[in-house]
Amino acid sequence: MPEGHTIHRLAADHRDRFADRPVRATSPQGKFADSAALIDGKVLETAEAHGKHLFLGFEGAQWVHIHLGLFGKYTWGAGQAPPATATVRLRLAAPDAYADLRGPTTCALITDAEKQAIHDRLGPDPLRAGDDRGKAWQRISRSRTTVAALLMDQKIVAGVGNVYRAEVLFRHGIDPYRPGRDLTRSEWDAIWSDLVVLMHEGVRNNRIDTVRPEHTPEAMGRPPRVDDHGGEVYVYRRTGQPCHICGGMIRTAGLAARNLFWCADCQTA
DNA sequence: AGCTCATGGCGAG
DNA sequence: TCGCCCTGAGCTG
Repeated sequence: MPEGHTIHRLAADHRDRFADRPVRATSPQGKFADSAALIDGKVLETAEAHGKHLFLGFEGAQWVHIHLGLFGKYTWGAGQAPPATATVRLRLAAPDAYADLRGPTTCALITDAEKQAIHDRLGPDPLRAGDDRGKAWQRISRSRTTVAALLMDQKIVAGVGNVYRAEVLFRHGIDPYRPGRDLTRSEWDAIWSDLVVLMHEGVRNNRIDTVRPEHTPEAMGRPPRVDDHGGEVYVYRRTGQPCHICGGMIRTAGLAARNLFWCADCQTA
């Protein structure tokens, strides 16, 4: 489930369980073994997220940089950790809690300067207080690229993935193929503000819900949604099903190697 | 057992 | 734009 809300939640979970304590670090899978040995037993001082990037700060100004990619996943446990299975890239453990990381695209020990370079190439993040929506607007308003592609570009907005992209465009009635430069400033402001709210709710609930109260299954008298991604959504992975609002058929199309979902009847602006 | 697909992103051409 | 990396679930046979 790795969009930005997942990563910010993971940062908070690391702080809650491990901050200010020494943690054991191992890499049963092996690829991070040398680096794990360097931080093993060190105090975890902080954990933060920028977009889909997670940074675990250990004493001595060393950072573990984690990016889950498409497959990466954390499993958490309480108490003494059981023997790890062979795919665990990184296990962090305290006496009363442990975290297992599997399948990340990136898990690497980096310096302050390397961390800063990652921040520098990421756009503003709706989940980082004080991040400037205007920076994203500067690029969007000058681009001929479709707004759907721009929203997925982490240099422009950090943390939005395929679900939030599809859902926020639906919520604002915006045709995903509209060029960025045809967006108005007030449309962008509304999208950004909506992302701030939706993604904070995503952090809180650890899942993506985007359906307004008046369109929930209970309110609409339709059966509850059952989808393995867990949240209640308007268009994501609902290809061929009727739109919750207009009843039109949800469409899908490939865009930048990902599936795009939208309602062509509602998203005309 | 083997295929396909998934909430990502990178580098080569 | 394509191939590739990482893992696991849910099919198909």
